[in-house]
Amino acid sequence: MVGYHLGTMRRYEPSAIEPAWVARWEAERLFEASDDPADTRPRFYALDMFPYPSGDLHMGHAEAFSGGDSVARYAAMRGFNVLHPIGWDAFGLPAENAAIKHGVAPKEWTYANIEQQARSFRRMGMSFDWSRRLQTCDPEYYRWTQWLFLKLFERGLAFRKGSPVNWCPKDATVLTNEQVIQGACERCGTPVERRDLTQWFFRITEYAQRLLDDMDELVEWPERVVTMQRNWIGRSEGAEVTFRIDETGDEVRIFTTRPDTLWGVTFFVFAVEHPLVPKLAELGGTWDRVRPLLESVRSTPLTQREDADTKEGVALGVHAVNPVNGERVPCFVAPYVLMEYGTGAIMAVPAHDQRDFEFARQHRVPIRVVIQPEGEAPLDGDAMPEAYAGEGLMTNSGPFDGERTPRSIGTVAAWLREQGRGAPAVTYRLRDWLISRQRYWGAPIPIVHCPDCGEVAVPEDRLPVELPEDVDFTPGGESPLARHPTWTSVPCPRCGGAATRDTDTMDTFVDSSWYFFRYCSPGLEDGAFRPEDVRRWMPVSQYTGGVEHAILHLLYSRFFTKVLFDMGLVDFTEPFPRLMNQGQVIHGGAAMSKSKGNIVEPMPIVERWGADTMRLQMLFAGPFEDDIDWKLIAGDPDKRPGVTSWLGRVFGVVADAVATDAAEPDLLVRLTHRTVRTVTEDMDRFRFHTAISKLMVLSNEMRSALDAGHGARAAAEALVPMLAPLAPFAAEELWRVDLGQAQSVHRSAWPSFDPDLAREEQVVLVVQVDGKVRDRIEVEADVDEDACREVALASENA
RNA sequence: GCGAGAGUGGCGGAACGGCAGACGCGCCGGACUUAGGAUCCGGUGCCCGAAAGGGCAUGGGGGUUCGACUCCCCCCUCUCGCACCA
Repeated sequence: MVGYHLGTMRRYEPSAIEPAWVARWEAERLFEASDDPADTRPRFYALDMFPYPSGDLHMGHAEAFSGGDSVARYAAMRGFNVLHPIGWDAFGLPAENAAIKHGVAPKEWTYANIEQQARSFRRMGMSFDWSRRLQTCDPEYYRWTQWLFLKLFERGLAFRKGSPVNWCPKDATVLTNEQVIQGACERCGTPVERRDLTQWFFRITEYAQRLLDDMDELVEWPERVVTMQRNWIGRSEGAEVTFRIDETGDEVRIFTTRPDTLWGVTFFVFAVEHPLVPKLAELGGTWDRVRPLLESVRSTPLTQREDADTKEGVALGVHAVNPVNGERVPCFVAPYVLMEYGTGAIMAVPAHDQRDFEFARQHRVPIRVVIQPEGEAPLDGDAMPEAYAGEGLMTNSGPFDGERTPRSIGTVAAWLREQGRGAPAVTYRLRDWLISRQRYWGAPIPIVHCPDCGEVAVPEDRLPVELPEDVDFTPGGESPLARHPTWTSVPCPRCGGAATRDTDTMDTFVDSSWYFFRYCSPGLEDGAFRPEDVRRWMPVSQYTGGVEHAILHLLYSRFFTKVLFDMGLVDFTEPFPRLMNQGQVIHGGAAMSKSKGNIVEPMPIVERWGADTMRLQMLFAGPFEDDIDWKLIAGDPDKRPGVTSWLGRVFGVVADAVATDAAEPDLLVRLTHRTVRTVTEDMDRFRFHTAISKLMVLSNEMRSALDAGHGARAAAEALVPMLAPLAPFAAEELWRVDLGQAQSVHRSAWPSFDPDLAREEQVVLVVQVDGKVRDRIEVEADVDEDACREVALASENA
C-alpha cells in the first residue's frame, strides 16, 4: 500500500489556521490566571525574563519564549492554575540614543517598539495573560519603583557617597563603560577622564552572606549560575591586622587571607586613593614622585584601570610597624592595590604572594621565606623564581615555627584576637550597588535636596515623580533632567523652602528587580503589590531566560526579595527557586550582528512557515540550554523545513485515524502508552527535543498501522494533546476540528498511561565473556541484576 | 591563572552500565510529475567483500566490570564565566 495516502486530503496550512486560533483563544480568555479563592487547583507561576524593547523580537526571544510557553502550557494541562505574564523592561539608554540620532522622543520610540513586539508575540501564539501586562516606563509602574527606593532609604539601605565616573570633557557628559572606546569618547574621540560624583548606592553588601547561604539550600539552579554568583560575591576568610605608621602613629587596618605569613612581611602598600597617602608622602618627602602617580591614575578611564602594571609603584618614605614582631617595613603606594577591596592597604609578603613577589623584585625589597614546603629542598628568598603559595611548615615565625599551614591560618587568627593585635575576619568581593545614572530615560530618584534639611524623601502620596517630556536631548552638557529649566526647582517637602530635585535616574536593574511581584497585583493603585496576591503566586515556579543575567539581575532580584522579607511584606527569601537558561542562537559560529550581516529574524519564518514551525525548529534543535547555530539546523530558507513536513504528515495521519474504526494493533497500543510515559518524563525535565522525536516515532508508527489497514484513533487522541505545548496551533486545530472536541486542547488533561502497557516488553541481554559476545537472551525489562546473572550463566554456550 | 561545562556519523543530536548512532537534516537511488522549492518509497557510521559475512568505531591513554559513550584516574582539545580580590 504505497503511493498517495488518504492523509494528503487533509492539507496543513498554518497561515490559514494560526491567526484564527489567536483570535479565538483571546475571545475565550484561555490564558488568564485565576485569582478566584474558590479555585482549588495548585498554582504555577511560569515566568519568562521580560524583554527589552529594542526593535522587533529577535531569535533569542523566539528561543526563550518557545521554551517558556511550552512550560506554561504543559503546566496548565497537568492541572495547574497557571500565571504566565508578560511585560517590558522599557527604560534604558538605547531610547535616549534614538532620540539623539533620529529625533524621536524616548517615550515614542519605546512604546512603538513595545507595540511591535506585542503584535509579534500574539502572532506567535504565546499563552500570556495579557491582562497583567506592564511596562517599567509607565508612571503607574515606576511610581512603585520609587516607593521601593524610599523604603530602602528609610532603612538606611539607600545612601550617597562619592564615586568615580567616566567623563568626556568636550561633551561634558558621563559615559558608560561601553561608550568608552580605547580610552576615548565614542562620539567625539576626546580622551576620557575620571571624575568623582556623589551618587546613590544600595547597600547590597549587607546581604552578602545571606545571598551566599540561601543559594545552598533554597535554589535549584544550573551549576554554572550558582558558581558565577558565588564568585561574584567572593567571600574570603582571613584576619584583620592593625599596623602602625612609625613616623605618624596612624593606625592602618589591613585584611589578609594569610595571617600565617605575617612574619614574612617585608613591605606595606597603600591604594592610590587611600586618604592617608598625601599626608604620608608629604612627611616622607616623596610627594614629588607620588603626585604624578596619583594624577596618572586619576586620568585613566575606569575601563583601563585594570590594565595597570603590577610592578608600578612609588615608595612613600615612611614605615609601617608589624604588630607581630615590631619590625619596621617600608611603605609604598601602588595601583595594584585597590581601594574598593578590603581596606585599601595591604601587608606584602613577597615570598608567598606572586604580585608582592614581582613588586619586591622590581623595587629591591627583601624576600623572606616563612613557609617551607615539606620534603623538598628549603626555599631561599634570594634565589626563588616565583612566590610559593603552597602548603608547608611555618618558619621564622616566632611562636608558630613548625605549625602546618593551611591549618595554622585559623590558629594565628585566633592568637591575634587573644593578643589584641587583630581578629579573624571575612571580606567580600561584592560591592555596593551603584544605582545613580546621569540619564533621562529612567525612574527619577524621589529625593529633594534642601539647603537646610539635606536629603529629603518625596512623600509617598506625591509619587510618582514624573519625568518631564519637554526636555532637550541634544548631546553635550549635563543630563537632560539637570538642564530642565523648571522641573528641578521644588519646595522642600519638610520645610517648604526652596530646594532642588535629585536629577539622577535609577539603574534599569532596579526596575527589573521587582516586576515579578507586580504581575501578582496588576494595576493595583494603592501599593506595589498585595501581600496576599504574592503569597498566592510566589515564589516563581519556573524562571526562564538568558544566562547573561546570571549575575546582576538575579542577584539584585534576590536582594530585593530579602529586603521585602525583612520588611515583613513577603514570607519567602528566594524569588526564583528554579531557573532554566536557554542557549544562545548564533549563526555561522558567531553571535548575530548587523556588522557581520548574519542576522536572521523570527517573524519572517513565522509568516512563511507558521509559528508552530518556528517553535519546533527551536525546540527540536537540541537541548534547550545548548546554543543553536541557525546555519546548522535551518538549511535552505526557501525549502520547506523538516518540522513543517512532519506537521503535515501529522495532519494526514490524524485525519486518517479519525476516518477509520478498524482496531488498533497491539504494537501501536503499547507504543502509545510508552510514548505518553516517556514524553511526560521529558516534559518534566524540559527535554523538548527528545519529546518531539518520540512524537515523531509515534506518528510514524501510526502511519504504518493505517497503511496496513488498521486503526489509530486512540493513538491520535494521545498524540494531539502531547503536541499541544510544542505546536499549539496545529494541536488545537486537530483537537477541535478533526477529533471534534468542544474544549480547547490547552485546557484538556494531559494524557495518562497504563503502566502495564507502557512497560518495555523485553530487552535483549547481551552476554559477554572477556569482551566476546557469547549469547543474546531476551529477558523481561525489569529483571534485577542477580536474575540476569542467573539466566546468563544458565544459558551460556561456552 | 582560577572556576564551570563539553568532546559520539557529512550536520543537529539520541542512548536507567546492556544490540552505539533513536529522531531529524543533508546526501544517494526510485515513484508521481510540464515542473518540484510539494508529496511518497528505499538506502545512508567507516573499512574489506558481489553477497553472506567480517573487522574498526563515542578526543587520547590506563583502570573497574561478563559488559563502559556512560563509573574511576591521568592527559589533550574546545567553549563559557571571573580575572591584580590581598
